[in-house]
Amino acid sequence: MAKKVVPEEARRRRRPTRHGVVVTQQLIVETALRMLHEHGRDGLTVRRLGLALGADPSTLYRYFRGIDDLTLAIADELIARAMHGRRSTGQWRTDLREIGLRIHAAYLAHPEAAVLTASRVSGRANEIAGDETVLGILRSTGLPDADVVRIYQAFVDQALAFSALDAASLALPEEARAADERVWRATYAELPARTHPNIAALAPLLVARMNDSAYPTALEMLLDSAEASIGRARRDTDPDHA
Amino acid sequence: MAKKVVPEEARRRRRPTRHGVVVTQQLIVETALRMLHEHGRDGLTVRRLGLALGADPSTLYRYFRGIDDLTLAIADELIARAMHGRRSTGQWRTDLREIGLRIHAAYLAHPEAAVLTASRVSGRANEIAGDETVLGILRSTGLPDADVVRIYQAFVDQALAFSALDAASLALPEEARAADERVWRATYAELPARTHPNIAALAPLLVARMNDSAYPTALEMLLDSAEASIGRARRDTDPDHA
DNA sequence: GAGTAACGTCAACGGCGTTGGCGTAAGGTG
DNA sequence: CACCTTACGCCAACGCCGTTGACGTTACTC
Repeated sequence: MAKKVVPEEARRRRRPTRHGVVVTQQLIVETALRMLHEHGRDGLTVRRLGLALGADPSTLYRYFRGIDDLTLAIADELIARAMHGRRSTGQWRTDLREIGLRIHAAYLAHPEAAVLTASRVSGRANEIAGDETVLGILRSTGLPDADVVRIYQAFVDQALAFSALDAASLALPEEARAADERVWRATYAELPARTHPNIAALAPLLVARMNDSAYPTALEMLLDSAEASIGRARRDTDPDHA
Repeated sequence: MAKKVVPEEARRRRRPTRHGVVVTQQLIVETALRMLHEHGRDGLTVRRLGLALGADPSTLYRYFRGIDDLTLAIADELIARAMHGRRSTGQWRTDLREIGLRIHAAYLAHPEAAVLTASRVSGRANEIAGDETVLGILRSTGLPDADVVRIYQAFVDQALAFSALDAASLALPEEARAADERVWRATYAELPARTHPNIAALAPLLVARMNDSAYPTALEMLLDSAEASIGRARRDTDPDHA
């Protein structure tokens, strides 16, 4: 059977399935995203995908080498959605902030897919374009190359890491998520001050924040540190700047 | 069959299996960690676990309610190992740095297990103790409560987020990991300066760093920002501090 | 209109997590 | 030491899963 998948642009025939659907890679990716939403993180199976497409499960293997290949295609789609429509303001801090928050938002819009893909390297066009953009923004600040690369890596990995972590919480099965939240709330609200004085003292603040992502805070702290580095770099090369 | 699992401390009989092994929860957890190491992230299966234990696969269900219950037990074990043996120096920045790096190291020591567990909330003793410790360190700096909670959340979530992200890369099946690395190296080494000037200019630096975790950098940047906040707080309450 | 091969379908394989039933032997009790 | 209870290990089975080889139809090319 399919030793090799025919590339999308080389396809000549589009025979409809017995249910009348004309299959494409894009249709499969979109259907997979919808199934992940509807059935949870373990809800994407080849058999169910075939059912949702109105096609035999083995049809998938005419379009992707396997589940892993489909996963990478989904990752590419998420990155594309994250970067779509972005505009530059020319201010490095504003632009980096927006890119970080856009990545985070795009992944959280599809948490089950984000869990599957956040740690993968697609190496495709959208990913590379994003890296080029971030590097360009950082270079425009006048930072030395070594600092540019250091901060770039921290920025990108921080965005992906928080996206994956926050997505994982959202993607838990509802019962598990509710149980986790119950445990968390009970834990922090009821620990006695005698054994856990710090948690007890801050419990109201902790509980109030527990459903908010820490990413905006962590991102701003990273940008604080970058700004300090940029200030140092400018003083080094331009002493009049004071 | 087993509607309910007998708690470990209530067990009365310890009948050896036909291969002479006496099963315990701890033995199962340790065996599961070993299997994850040996067979990769998908290598932990009930049937293989039974084989490794010298017991029938269904024996697992005498000790755990299912695979998910075993997963939480593994999570608990990882947290215990992360915090074991830590000592305080009394210097907030040194202590927070060590805690962050310890969590990261403990998870990366068992990347396949880390992937399964990093996003779960155990609510058990070791997790709570760690939170209490971090809050105590931040409160000792004199920061206002709101800043303590804000920075605490960013610190803890960043440690877990990077641990999960870095673990996921390490835990990829060898072929996928090699493919990802090949893609990455080829991408950054061979992009023409005409279309991607920033990547082309920094390619050697990028490739040199690509196998290193960005977590130490991101952690230090977070601590930079925290230190600036602490300095501001002290100037506000103690103007002589200058 | 004939030939070719792309592609949808079918059936099957070996795995998986999980469960109900059963026998056995370990432990408490006298 | 003998009995009884029942925890616990084992077996067989169920319904899933991803993947593959063979096959026939049908959309294209010429």
